[in-house]
Amino acid sequence: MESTSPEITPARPLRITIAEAAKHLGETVEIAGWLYNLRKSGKICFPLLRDGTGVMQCVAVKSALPEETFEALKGLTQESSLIITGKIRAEQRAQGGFEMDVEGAEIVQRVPESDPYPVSPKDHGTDFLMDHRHLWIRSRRQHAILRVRHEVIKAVRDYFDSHGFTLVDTPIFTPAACEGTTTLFPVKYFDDEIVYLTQSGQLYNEANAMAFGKVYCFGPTFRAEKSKTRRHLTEFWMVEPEMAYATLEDVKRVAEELIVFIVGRVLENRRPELAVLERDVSKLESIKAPFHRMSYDDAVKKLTAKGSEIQWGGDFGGTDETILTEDLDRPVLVDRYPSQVKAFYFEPDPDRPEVALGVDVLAPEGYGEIIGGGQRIYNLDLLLKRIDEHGLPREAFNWYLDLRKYGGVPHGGFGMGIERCVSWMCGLEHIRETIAFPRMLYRTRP
RNA sequence: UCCUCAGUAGCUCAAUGGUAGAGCAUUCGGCUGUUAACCGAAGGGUUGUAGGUUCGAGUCCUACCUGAGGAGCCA
Repeated sequence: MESTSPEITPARPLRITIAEAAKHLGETVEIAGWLYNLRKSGKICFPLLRDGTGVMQCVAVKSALPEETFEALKGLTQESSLIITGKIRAEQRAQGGFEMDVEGAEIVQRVPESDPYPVSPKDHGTDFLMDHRHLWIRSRRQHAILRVRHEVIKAVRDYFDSHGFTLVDTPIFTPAACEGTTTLFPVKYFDDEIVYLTQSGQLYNEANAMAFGKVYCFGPTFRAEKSKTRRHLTEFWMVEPEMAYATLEDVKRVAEELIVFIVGRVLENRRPELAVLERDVSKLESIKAPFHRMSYDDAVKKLTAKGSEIQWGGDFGGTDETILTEDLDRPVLVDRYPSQVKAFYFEPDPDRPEVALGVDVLAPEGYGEIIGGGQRIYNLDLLLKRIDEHGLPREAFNWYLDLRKYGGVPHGGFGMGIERCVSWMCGLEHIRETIAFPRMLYRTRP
């Protein structure tokens, strides 16, 4: 047993977070944070303290505090940083159900009134908020969204980690187009070489799957398309599982299981955040297996019947995806697309060589494609033929072709866009709110 | 890249071609239970930029800049 000398350090109250308040009822503790808002009347004021885990309404009474402490709190400006000491009490009138009776306060940095915090609790426009994104993420709604994002990512990792997958990440710098279908960001690599930011880890994932059986990679992905819609970012995060000896049906089953698992976790752990976002949770509660399943052929028939201009052989547009899912209560798996609209490495259907063993998962409520994947070609001669047909240089794919020379097996996987998934979970109008610092066609700052 | 819409106080928005306005924020004053608190007062403007039409332009015309929504393309 250690002894402490009695003459030093008056006991400092225990530092807690607002999320832990319920465990400290009746105790005097301290909370370190920022002033979220302040309501005051002559001899009493209510500082709302934010600490990243929640918001705590504090009560400062003039008669119970030293004059300078009360005056300092009463004159505090929005987002000033401070540490408040006080006693936690259950209180029906306060949001969150708890309140802190202030016994002392230490102002860490006071925001000057000559240059007040710009993001007030009132309404703001998109441009202003995006310019102040570094501050906007402090607000309640943005906070809720980013915590749902955290939950989605954690669920994704937990799902794969507990189903025999090994995380093997793939490079960000890549020597050439992975797929030849999308536009890449070139990067100068030292003096003479140009490399590109990855648009998909998939080709490397196939090598990893031949080494580990079941793998996934999870990282940022870059697309240089000049897309300007509510569903697009130029930098986004994608999780890509890849499985050796997997068929299209295996890929569909894992995609379905993953989504059900993610929705379950969000509903289990992020109800308060969904409430802040005013999300209709019944829309998420109905997400259960089995999902709807539809062939590309049937999807085209359904679209044509509903007035779409689509022809067999074309890819779906944004409105087509909305039409396909608007009357559904859960996602739909659309498979067997024409080979011509898919990347070169998709395995053709043995019964109908003109269609590929690929599948897209379309989320309900108009959120569109959140997963794309399928079964890959493993026959060397067919893969060479497809590389030639797509006008791609064989020599760039030597290592990739090795995977078919040395123990090629049927295999498959998919990619899921994290931000589109989060956008759907949260019921957002625009994908830009699902990532702390979005990168878009005309926005790279802050 | 194309189409549509919008730029007025720090922020959100008003203003028939005829004196530039409100709410919030900021400052000062009041209030011991406030919930985007409230009440009273004050300061705050080269109406995105450059031209043009007009006796007179925030308002009409032209070009440009910036942003938003959508299309194509994509997860």
